[in-house]
Parts: sequence; structure tokens; C-alpha cells
Amino acid sequence: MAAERYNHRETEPKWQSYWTDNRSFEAKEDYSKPKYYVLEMFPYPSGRIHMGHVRNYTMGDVIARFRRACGFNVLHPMGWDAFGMPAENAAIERGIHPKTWTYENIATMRRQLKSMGLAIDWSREFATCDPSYYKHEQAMFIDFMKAGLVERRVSMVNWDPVDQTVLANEQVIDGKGWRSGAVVEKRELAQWFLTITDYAEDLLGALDGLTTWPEKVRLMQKNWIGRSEGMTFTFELEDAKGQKLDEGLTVYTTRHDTIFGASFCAVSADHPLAKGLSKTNPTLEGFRKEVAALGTSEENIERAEKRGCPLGVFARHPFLKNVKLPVYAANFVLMGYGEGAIFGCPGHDQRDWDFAHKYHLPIIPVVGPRDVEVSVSEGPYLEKDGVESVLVNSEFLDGLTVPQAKEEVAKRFEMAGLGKRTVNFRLRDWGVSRQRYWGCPIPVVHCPDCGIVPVPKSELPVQLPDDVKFDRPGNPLAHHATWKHVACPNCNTPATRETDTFDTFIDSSWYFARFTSPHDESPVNVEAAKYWLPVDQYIGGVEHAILHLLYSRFYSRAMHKTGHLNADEPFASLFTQGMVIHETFKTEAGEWVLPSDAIHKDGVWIHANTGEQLIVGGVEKMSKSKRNVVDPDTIIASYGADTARWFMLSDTPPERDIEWTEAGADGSWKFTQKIWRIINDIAELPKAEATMEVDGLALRRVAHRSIAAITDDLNNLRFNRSIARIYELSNAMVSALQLPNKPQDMIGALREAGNFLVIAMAPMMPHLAEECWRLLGHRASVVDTAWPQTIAALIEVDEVTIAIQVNGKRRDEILVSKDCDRGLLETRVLEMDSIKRLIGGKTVKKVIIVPDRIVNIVVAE
RNA sequence: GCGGGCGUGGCGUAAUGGUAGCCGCAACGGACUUAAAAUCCGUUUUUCGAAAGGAAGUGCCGGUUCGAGUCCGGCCGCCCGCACCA
Repeated sequence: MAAERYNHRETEPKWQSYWTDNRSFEAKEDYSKPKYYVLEMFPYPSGRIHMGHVRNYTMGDVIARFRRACGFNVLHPMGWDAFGMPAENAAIERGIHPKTWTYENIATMRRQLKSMGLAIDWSREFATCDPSYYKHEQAMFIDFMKAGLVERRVSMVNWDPVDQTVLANEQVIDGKGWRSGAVVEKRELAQWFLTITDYAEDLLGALDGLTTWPEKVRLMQKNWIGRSEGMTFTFELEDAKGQKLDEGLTVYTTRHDTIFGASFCAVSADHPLAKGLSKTNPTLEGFRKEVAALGTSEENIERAEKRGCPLGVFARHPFLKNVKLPVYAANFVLMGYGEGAIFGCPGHDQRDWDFAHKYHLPIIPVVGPRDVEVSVSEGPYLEKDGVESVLVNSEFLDGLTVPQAKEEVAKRFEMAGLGKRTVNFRLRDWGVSRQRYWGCPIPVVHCPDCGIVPVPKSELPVQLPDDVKFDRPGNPLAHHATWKHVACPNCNTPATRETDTFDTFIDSSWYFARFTSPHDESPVNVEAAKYWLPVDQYIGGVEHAILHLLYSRFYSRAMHKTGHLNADEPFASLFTQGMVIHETFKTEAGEWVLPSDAIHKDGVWIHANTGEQLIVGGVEKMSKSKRNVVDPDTIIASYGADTARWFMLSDTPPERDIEWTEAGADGSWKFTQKIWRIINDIAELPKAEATMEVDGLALRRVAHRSIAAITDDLNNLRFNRSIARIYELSNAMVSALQLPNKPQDMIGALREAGNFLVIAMAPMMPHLAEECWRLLGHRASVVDTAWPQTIAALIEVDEVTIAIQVNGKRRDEILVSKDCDRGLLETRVLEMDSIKRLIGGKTVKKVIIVPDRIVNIVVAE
């Protein structure tokens, strides 16, 4: 009986409505049940969803549906990371208000996500640009201020000249703005900072506890935090005439053992000492300007040579009365790290060596392999670990190992009161001020009398004005005629609002907590958060390994400190999925061509319309510029959401990049039809129970083993493997269905396998599963059906095929009962003709038996 | 430069130190069909052989082991992250 084709166009909207009407996926506020919180990184509403979203949200959805079937109270929410520059760019380029643009995009993308059939609790949806969301962000900021988590200070900032705003260090990539790509400049500005550095040690140490995070991400965070142990100590300074100066020079070093190899000191061009001396030294002033102009960016790219300018002052060596080290301003010393000043030891540091070489400074080797003359003419000796490296030319340190010498120097400095042991971090405080309109207003007022005054919580939110113009660069809030003029909340005299808005990474640093109580009057309902958090499974792109994930970890701690949460780590388990990639084509002229316009003909690729021969590009991340984007809407319309979801989960492991191919999509589509045929055939069979009689037993074994394997795979996010098991099960069912005569228990086994198949595929292809489930005669929805229980007796095997090796080479195999007696097995194997022939007259030295696996006969050669 | 990851059929991939290549795609052969599509069955690592049956094989070289795709060392190649952090 030929079944009709499965029609996704009717079925998918039907079941989506069913789930909505039945509120199938609204999380229950029943805190007595075991919970499972699965979250995918929420999208920026850029316009339309792309295949990367489809992959990301499909994975999360499979987990949500699977955990739900396993009996968990599942929270799987969705929202919008809705503040940001693209909305302002749309306003500038197309005259659309950022708010209109954003909410229109949200509407489109919400519709698209819903067409995927995601098991999301839409009742918890919010956008970070909703005043009802950012109101709480402002309230928490005020709490952070009171708790000492916020500082305002003038500092050198990274200025993006295109976006006309400040960037955090994390947002500067290769010296360029992470979004605009413009070369970043240095500027001095008063900025708001969150004191993430206070948590550096904690954020680093707690990484060890995040055992189910990818090792790679933990390592990236570790390197980013960049802990180093060393010493800060102070040199006495004197001028060219030998006159002692009032101020000393404090430096940071991790190699205080090499103090006797010091031949110069260097400070950053922005160091107060250099700044002060430049007032009377035009050459120095010129040098400072030069360095500032270059910024950090060009240098990185060019690997610029080390350059410096003498300050005309000298540092007295702390242990050698007669040695005076010239002090330079140098372009390779960073003001933002340590003290912004170093002592140079050219013999044991590449940068110092380069610098010394250029300016003909002494290069004194002070560490070397034991009993070997050290030469540093070709470059510095950098080895510092192990007992083989010892100090030389270093007075009281001679003969000590590097760690011993460090200890000795540290003691002497500490005793003399010249210095102390210091731990330094690469991590900087998080600058959060942005000179933009489309962000959360920073809730403070600047009063000429009272200074900085937080806006009282009763007056929150400080709402963005709608009437803004984007007719000139800079911050529209600052240009607004009236918005910033307010009375001081303290003294009521005329004052001005802060016109900077928050870095949008703040918005995404706590949204996962807001999802636990999205309508609460406080930022987060602590009881709800206590139940739902941490997120059990967080899924997103590895591009957020540092920024978003580190900020969120810090934010949780800050919220903990201010009583908004009671846990420090927001994400118990993290998974970073790969990208969606697609083939690319170019014309001879270098113009990108849509892959759908490329035709393979007679061994070459030609353009479908022009006939022009095309160059095959790489398989690359989908991007508009390369024209290799595939629109999810088109795919869902033609193939259906289930097919698209299935494709995203098949074949490629989730952490790797997946290549979108037409052939693969066709394959997935064919499989949906195959399932439909199988289930139709089964539905036509008479009713029967699965028994332990022999006819259906083989199929029952496959079914139960498949479920066991799929359960294990889904628990470990191995979607591709679980899909391979579903194929196996369906293949076994096709074979069984083709038998001409089916005994009762075979029919029972087929019916059971049919149920298993539908439940197992339901997390991946939920619409088809619902349709099949009804066809099999069930009343309840498959989303309300529990994951199958397997029968141990059907999973265990009673016979095993054991491979027989001779000297480690597979030669034959033997079928024996499970847990076969070792002696018996050995005897049987040694009596086999094929084995006897191979052994010949040689002596059997040993027989290794791995139960139910291998017999390895070791014979003398 | 520093740190990390990955190299398996034509392709995507699978394999608690224990029979390498499950499953899928593509390809080829066959069945059904007036024909095509769809579907179903079969073959498909390479090589020698008519077959039976051999031999080789997880980037390269070596090591540990009864046994290595898997563990260790050294290369080669590709990918990613950080990058003047003293």
C-alpha cells in the first residue's frame, strides 16, 4: 500500500501551533523537580537568521527535547542581544530609527526561528533594548558602584575612529577595532571601568573547576588573564652630573635573578618620568609623539624594530655601587603592564638584546649551562628551567640555579626595603563606556557641586530618547538638545547626565540569569536563579571564548557580591560548535559567483547564465561578501525544517565545521520520506505485542541496543553518532518489513521498533515524529512521551565473534558463547585447521586472551 | 615567536590500547517501469589472483606493547588562539 508522501508544508505549521496552544515548552515553576537549563547564545537581531543559527539552535533544541523526554523540568528560553552598532549604522545609512530597525529584525527572526519548530519557552522572551530589561542593568550598576566594583578614571583608551567610540582591550584585534576593522588610536578619556582585575586570581583559579568546558577555551582564558609572578623594586635615579633625584624608578620583572646582567632601564613613552622630562627635552618630546602616532597597531604588523630615546638620567644598580644604567624611553615598553618600566638584561631577553645591539649597550651574560662558557653574541640565552642553568658573573649569586637566585635576590630586596614580590596579570579592568546612542544609558548625573551622583533607583530606567539625529559623527545623545540636562538628584541644581552608554557586552553578561525570572521586579529573582542556575549546557561559537564568556563569569561574581545571585559560575558545561561552510566560486575577474549559478560540465565549472568558466574557491564560512550564503527560509520552504535540522546534525561532529551541500540536504529529505514509508507500513500491520519468541528477537535486540547507544550519544552531544544509529535501526526495520510472512512476535517487534524509532528521532525531527506518532495510533503528543526504557536481556549478547591473532596479526575468527571458558577457548582455537597451519612446527610461547574480544597466539619466529 | 588542535577510502566520518573503515554521500551493477523519477537489492581501501586465498594500508621516521589510528619521542603539513605582558 503506497503511502502518500510526507507533506512538511502542512504538517510543520500544524504541530508548531499545537505546541504553542498546549504551552508544551513553557518551563514549570516546580522547584521540586530535577531541572535542566539548556541555552544557546542569544542572537544579535541583524536582520535574518543564517545557517549558523540553524545549527546552533538545532543542537540546543535536540538537547532540550531529549532532556524533557528523560523527565527533566527543562528551561530553554530565547531572547535578543539587541543593542549595538549595526542598528546605528542602519540609521545613518538608511534613515531608519535604530529602535524600528531592531524590533523589525526581531519580528522577522522570531518568525524564522519559530518556523524551525524549536522547543522554546517563548513566554520568557525579551530584548536587551527593552527598557524593562536595561532598567535592571542600570539598577545593578548602581549596586556595583556601592560595592566598589566600579571606578571612573582618566586613562589611555583604544579609540575607534570609524565608530567614534572607545573599545575594550578585548575588542582590539591586531590593533584594529573588532567591528569596524579601523586602526585603533590612543586617546585619553575619563571612562567607567568595572574592576574585573580584582577577580583575576579567582577567574583563573576557578577555570580548573570547569571540567566540562573545552580545554581550548579554558586555556585561552588562562592566557588572557596572564598571571605572572615577579618583583617590583625601585632604582635610585641621578642626573647626568651624578646628582640624586627625589623620585626613584620602579620596575617590574620576572627575572630578578638576572639583575647583574642589567645594562639599561627603559620606560614607556607614556611613563610619568618620560612625560616630565620631555617638557625640557624637545628630542624626547618628538620621540613620544612618534610612538603615540604609531600606536600599538602598526608595530604589531611590522614587528617594528626596538627604538628608544635617552632620558638623560641614570639608575644606580642596587648591588653595584659604581654601575649606572642609562634610562631610555622605549617603544616596546607598555604603560599598561606592570609599572610601565623595566630594567633591560640583554643577555637573557630577546627584546632587550635587540635594543642593546642597536644602541651599543653592554651585553652581560649572567646565566648559562653549568661549566660551559656562555656566549650571547648571536642572541640571548633564554633557558631558565632545570638545574643545568646556573648564575655567573653575579657576585653572591654565582653558582645558584635560576629559582635559587630569584629567591636570594627577593630576600635581599625585601630586607633592604627596596622591593617586594608581586603577582601581575595581563588582564585589564573592563572599560565599559561607549560614546554611542543605541546602548543602555549609564545611570549617573554629573553635578558641578556634588560630582558624580547615581540616579536614584526610583527614577530608573534612564530611558533613551527617541528623537535623535544621526546627521553627524559622534554620540547623538551628547548632541541631543534637552536629554542630558537634568537637576542633580542630590542638590537639585542644574546638572548633566552621563551621555555614554554601556558596552553591549554588559547586556549579554547576565541575560541567562534574567531568563530564570524574566518578569520579576528585581533584576533576578534569587530563588528562581538558585533553582535554574547554572546553565547546564551552554552552546555557542568559539569566537566568544574570551570576551563574552569571561565577562559573564566576572558578572556572576559581581552579582553574587551585590546579592543578585548566589553562585559564581554561570555555565556548568560549555559546548562550542563549528561553523557552517559552503563552496565558493569566482570569475576570472575575481567576482564571487553564487554557488547555485555554478554548473559542473565536462570537468569544468561554468556560469549558468554567461557560460563563463569559473574558478573554484575554497569551502569557506558562509558570508555575504563571498556570496556563498544559503538562506534558511528557502531551505525550510522547500525541504522543511525537519530536513534542515537533520542535515545539521548528520555526519559531521558538532564541534567541527560542517559543509552545506545540496546533495546532503537531498539525502536528509529522502530519509524523512523513508521514515514516513516505514511508519506507514508498520501502522498497517495488525496489533501485536513484542515478545521474547525467536522470530522478532533479532530486531528487538537492534531496537533496544540502538536506543541504549542513542541515549548515550545524546547525553554526550554526539549527534552524528546518534544519527548513524537511527539509520541502522531503520535499515533493520526495512529488512524485517520485507519478509513475506511475519509471525505475531515479529509484528510485535516491528511495532515496538516503530515506537522507538519515532521517539528517538523526535528531538531531531519533531514535526515528522508527531505525525508518525499519531499514525502509530498514539493519542498523546510525542513531546509528552517518556524516553524508552531498554531491557537489559535484549542489550546483552550471548554469542560473540572473537578475532584470532597470531603474533598480533588477525588470521581468523571464531563464534563462541559470551564469557566462554578461557581454557576451552584456547583449546578450540589451537585445534582450528587455519591456525594449526599457521603455527606449523613453531612453539607457542604464550596465548593472550582478552575475554569476548581477542585471542592472540604468540609463537617463536 | 609562544600556546593549542588536527592529519583515516573519491568525500563527510566511525572505532573503552584489542577484528580499521559503522553510518551517510557519491559512483557502479541489477530489479521494478513503455520510459524517467521515486523505490528496492547488491558492489565499492589499494594491490596480486580466474577463484580460493594472500600482501599492504590510518601524513613520515622511530619507540613502548602479545597487540598502536589510539600511548611516547622526533619530523612534515594544515587549522586556530595569543602576540613587544618584561
